[in-house]
Amino acid sequence: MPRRVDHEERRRELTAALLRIASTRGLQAASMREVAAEAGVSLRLVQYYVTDKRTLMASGLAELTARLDRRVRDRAAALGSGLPPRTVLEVVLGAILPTDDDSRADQLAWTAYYAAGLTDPANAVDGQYAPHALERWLTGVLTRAIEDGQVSSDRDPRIEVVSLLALTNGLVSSVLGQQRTVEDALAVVRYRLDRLFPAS
Amino acid sequence: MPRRVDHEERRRELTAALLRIASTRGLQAASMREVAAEAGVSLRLVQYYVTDKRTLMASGLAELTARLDRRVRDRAAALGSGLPPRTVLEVVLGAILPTDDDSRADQLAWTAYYAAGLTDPANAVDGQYAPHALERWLTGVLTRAIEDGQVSSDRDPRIEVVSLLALTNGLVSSVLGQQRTVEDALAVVRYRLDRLFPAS
DNA sequence: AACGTTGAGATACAGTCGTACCACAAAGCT
DNA sequence: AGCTTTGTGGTACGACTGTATCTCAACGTT
Repeated sequence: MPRRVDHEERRRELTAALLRIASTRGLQAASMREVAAEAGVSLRLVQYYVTDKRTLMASGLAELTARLDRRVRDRAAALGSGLPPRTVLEVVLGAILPTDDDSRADQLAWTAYYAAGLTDPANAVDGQYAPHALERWLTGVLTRAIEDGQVSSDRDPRIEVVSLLALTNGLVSSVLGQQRTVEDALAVVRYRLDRLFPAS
Repeated sequence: MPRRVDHEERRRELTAALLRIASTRGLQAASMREVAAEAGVSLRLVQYYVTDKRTLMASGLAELTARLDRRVRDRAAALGSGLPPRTVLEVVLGAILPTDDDSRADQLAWTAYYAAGLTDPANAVDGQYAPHALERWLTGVLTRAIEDGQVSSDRDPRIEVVSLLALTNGLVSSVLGQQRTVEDALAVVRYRLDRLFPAS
């Protein structure tokens, strides 16, 4: 039945299957055959559309960073512009935390990739997912909040942002490991923001 | 040459070999044969002294938590008792960060175990390494600091400690991923502590 | 109508994995 | 002295891995 087929679409399905396995059973379990079974196709087709395992893994990582980036971007865009810095920070950091099943699955897969990249330079995660862009954006937001007098001027916006991102990262870990609920994690973030933005 | 041999000692050597592999090439690469080669013995001996791979992995995790715990405990004990809460926090949090090659290797192995445990319930890390004990201890320290007036009474010691530990955890990740130096990470921790303990 | 390209199935191959098994030498015990 | 335990080597087995190959049906082009 060789109807003409959209290779890009096929690859996306296979990548999604890979990430589904990675988030549930780990990257370890993500063999070519398992990906084929998860996608409901033959092993041969995985080879055909994806050629290598390396390229499959690479597109899995690319898809993952795109998803995480999109989640933050969408959440921020949905709230329009011109909202108070404190709200921006809360929304953005909240978008990183694994709140629903999808984001939790993605964060699990991300953690697997991250750990793999620490020892195997092959599929290394360059930085955090777009860390520089996010970091610089939030630093700008916080800097403006200081200039507006909403935040004490003896705060270092750069270090505050780094600190908030690292905190959120740590909270993500503990939520994934089920030592904490997402609600508790969000409460910690809000607590930090409350101290950063004193009641006017 | 069947001289009588210390099984416990042998197991410790094999466990060390496992962790050496895990921290350099990842848990993925830690096969029985690789552990044997790293320890300079035959595959058969690894089987003999360690029987299973599961038990080898388990003792690797146990050794790792023991090391990390010991690092914190030693560092704290080396400073004697009766020192200011701010110093206690700085020393303990600093002991978690990967400062030298050994602690960096251990944290790398720990991350590998942690990631593996998220998807594979077999070798799951129960909590953080002794998270409850450490958390409760530091909370007590901070509570006393509040009672002494060194820390503002509108701070929640529980959440402050959770926040500091999650922050440190996030910093460890970024240091391992070489997005930050240990010095930068330590500076962030000190910055946070400076705000928690205002200049007297 | 003929043919080359594309999509798909099945299977083969070489390697690695954890584990099991067989053999045997050195030591301790009686 | 003889036998049982303990330590060690080598190797085999079945399962799984990524990749390569051989085959063929259905379509588009000429």
